Amino acid sequence: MIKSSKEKGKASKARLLTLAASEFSRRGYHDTKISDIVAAAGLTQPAFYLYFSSKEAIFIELTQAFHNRMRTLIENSLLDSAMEQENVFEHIKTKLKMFFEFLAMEPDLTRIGLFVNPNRAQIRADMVRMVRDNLVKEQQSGYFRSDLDMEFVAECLVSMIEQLTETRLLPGLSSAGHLATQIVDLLLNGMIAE
Amino acid sequence: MIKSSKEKGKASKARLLTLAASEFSRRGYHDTKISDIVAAAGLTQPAFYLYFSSKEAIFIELTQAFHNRMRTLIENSLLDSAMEQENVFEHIKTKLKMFFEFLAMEPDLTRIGLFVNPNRAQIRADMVRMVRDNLVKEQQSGYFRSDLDMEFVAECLVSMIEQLTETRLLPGLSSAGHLATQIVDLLLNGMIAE
Amino acid sequence: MIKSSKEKGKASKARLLTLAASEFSRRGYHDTKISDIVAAAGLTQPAFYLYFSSKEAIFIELTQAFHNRMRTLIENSLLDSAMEQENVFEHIKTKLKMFFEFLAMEPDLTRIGLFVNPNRAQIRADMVRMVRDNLVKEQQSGYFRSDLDMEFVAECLVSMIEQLTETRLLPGLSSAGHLATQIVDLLLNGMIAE
Amino acid sequence: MIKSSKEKGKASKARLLTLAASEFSRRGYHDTKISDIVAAAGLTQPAFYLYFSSKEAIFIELTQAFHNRMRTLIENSLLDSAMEQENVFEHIKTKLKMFFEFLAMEPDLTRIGLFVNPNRAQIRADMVRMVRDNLVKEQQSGYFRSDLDMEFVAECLVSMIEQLTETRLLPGLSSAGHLATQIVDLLLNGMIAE
DNA sequence: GATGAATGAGATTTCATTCAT
DNA sequence: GATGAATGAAATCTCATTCAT
Repeated sequence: MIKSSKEKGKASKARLLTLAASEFSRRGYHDTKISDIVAAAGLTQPAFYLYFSSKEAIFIELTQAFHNRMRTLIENSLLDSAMEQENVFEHIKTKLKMFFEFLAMEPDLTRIGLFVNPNRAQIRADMVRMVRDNLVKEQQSGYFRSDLDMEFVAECLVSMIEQLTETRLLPGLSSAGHLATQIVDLLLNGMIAE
Repeated sequence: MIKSSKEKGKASKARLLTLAASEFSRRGYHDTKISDIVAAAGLTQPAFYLYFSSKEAIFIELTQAFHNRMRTLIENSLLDSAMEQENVFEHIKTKLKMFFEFLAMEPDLTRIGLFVNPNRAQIRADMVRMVRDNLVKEQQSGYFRSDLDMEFVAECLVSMIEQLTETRLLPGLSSAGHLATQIVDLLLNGMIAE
Repeated sequence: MIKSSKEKGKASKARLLTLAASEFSRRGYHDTKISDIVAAAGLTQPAFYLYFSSKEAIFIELTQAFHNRMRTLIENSLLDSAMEQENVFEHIKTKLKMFFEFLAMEPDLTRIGLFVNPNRAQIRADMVRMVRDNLVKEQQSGYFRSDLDMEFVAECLVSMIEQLTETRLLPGLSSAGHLATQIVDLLLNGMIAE
Repeated sequence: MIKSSKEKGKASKARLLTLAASEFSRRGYHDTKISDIVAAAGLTQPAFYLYFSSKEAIFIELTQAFHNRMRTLIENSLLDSAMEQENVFEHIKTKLKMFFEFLAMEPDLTRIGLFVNPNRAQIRADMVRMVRDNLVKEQQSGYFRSDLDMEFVAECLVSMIEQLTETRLLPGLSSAGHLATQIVDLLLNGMIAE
């Protein structure tokens, strides 16, 4: 199967993206060298510049890829109120599970977007905003205590998601479903013994 | 006020440490240049090497300073069970407040220790361990639900502390006391409306 | 005559080696700067690192080049016992002449290998060993006094070769043949008047 | 016993000279740092400059010390023709032995003067000149073959002395007397079996 | 006589990036 | 589409040497 020039180019670019993701996610931005990436891709340094204008450009492309996928997921699935569930708590748990599954799908991209990216605060702010909007709706429907500052709760929830992604989900120590269940149980019911 | 020679050296070292903390905390490790630090301190580059053996060395000195202070705080104060309170919930809130106050005292050092430091996972693990040990004790005393995995809860609590430190405490948006109150309320009582 | 890309690189590396040899041989290791070498080669500093991993690396490459050529000469020519001569004294003189001719061929390399190289003791030990082995053979054949310590004689001979190379051969004051003749006359016949 | 300031200064200078000799002789000129020397002497860097105007200055002082002692030895003892011996061969052997003894007395100074010193060629030229003058006299007295180029012989003898000093005398493998005997035997009688 | 603090000058090395083919 | 050769710009670090006391 002979590839056309165009296809070969696309394949090279894809390979560079994948391998760059792997390097960035393992070593961080500064400790990843263009020479490492192209060597892994079996290419030379000038070839890199056929596809990306700079080291920063490929990094941004990766973080934006993560960001876009996350937004798509949120818009298409998580906000899909058509998704009916027997009760609101199961509903939340399902959404959380889906989100963890998304984060587990492309670990390198996730690590880059959430941990390596120096602008990770922005992505997190996005997550916080959408989580808060969701929570506020449920709160207005009377499911949650009306005295809770949902901005605050959203920030807590997002930080938990990030932390557990780093220490449990990506290392394979806990499944998406398990984490979702644990979080929902803790946050909804609280810690106090009856 | 004339400084002795020895005092002058100590002052120079201290200035370098302070200024390095500021640079590292703002720009991160790689984007901080020795030339920036010494220029800010009114010194030349070789003077830096009178006090630190390398760029890495001063960075490590800063992260260890944070780590040591944190450990000291934990050992001297947070674990001090002599600190009697009317009830366990106030007790927890007080501890949390003290911890936030500690984090707010030296913002640069905190940012370096918690966010810039590539080994921040280790510091976090330390925090998780001590929080968990505390929680387990309270749990055994019957204050908390016995079915909770306290390792998990500790991880959640620590991630919340870190996140809120970054987004609220250090920027001055919330006080230590307010954050402590909010966290305790959320985690202990849960979100569900009665 | 257009050079291919690949040939150009090889030419650059060769130029660097030649010029480095010249600098090292004139100034010694420490007083030779990479900047001198590349300037002489019409290149910039980073180009140096395309071909050699460090300053030490190029120096070692040069000393090993000398060492290898010397070994090759010894194995291919000097030990060649097929080389028949009317008598053993002419034989020795011829070998000595060939060795001096070798040393005179690449003066810079010779100076680096014998005088600049901090490990020159090793090269000299190699020479001593092979000279001794030769002499022992002739001794066993009855040509030389049986009471001579040939290790000692070899060391003397080698030191004479080195000294005369430095003071006479390389400055062009004496020819290889003349030096060989003088040495053989002195060492074989001794100084005593009949 | 309290030392006067002057005495203390002299002692410091002497210590620096001795220790510098040791460092230079072991590591060579460039790899010896002022900081090493003063540290070994229990002093600080500025103290060094009380006694020597530069690194080069102390090195030159050491090489000149060697050179001067050598000249003194030669003038006072080796050229002392009053020193009568039963025969000229014993005479030569004795001189040689004395010279080796001189070289063995202060090994560091010897190594610096003969091997480390970049101007060692000059010292060697001095040695060659005086050896040649001696030999020419003996030659004119009829002890040596009249067809020998005594400049050449002197160069050979000096190179042998240097080599054997480095490989045998200073490492303690051969004594001054033994080396003198071996050299005289080889050079006077030659290698040819009768 | 001696010191602690500091510096001038420079060397090696690295790395993202471009040129010419 | 891809390459070998080369570079601009800079960063870390070293070391002999001096200043002020």
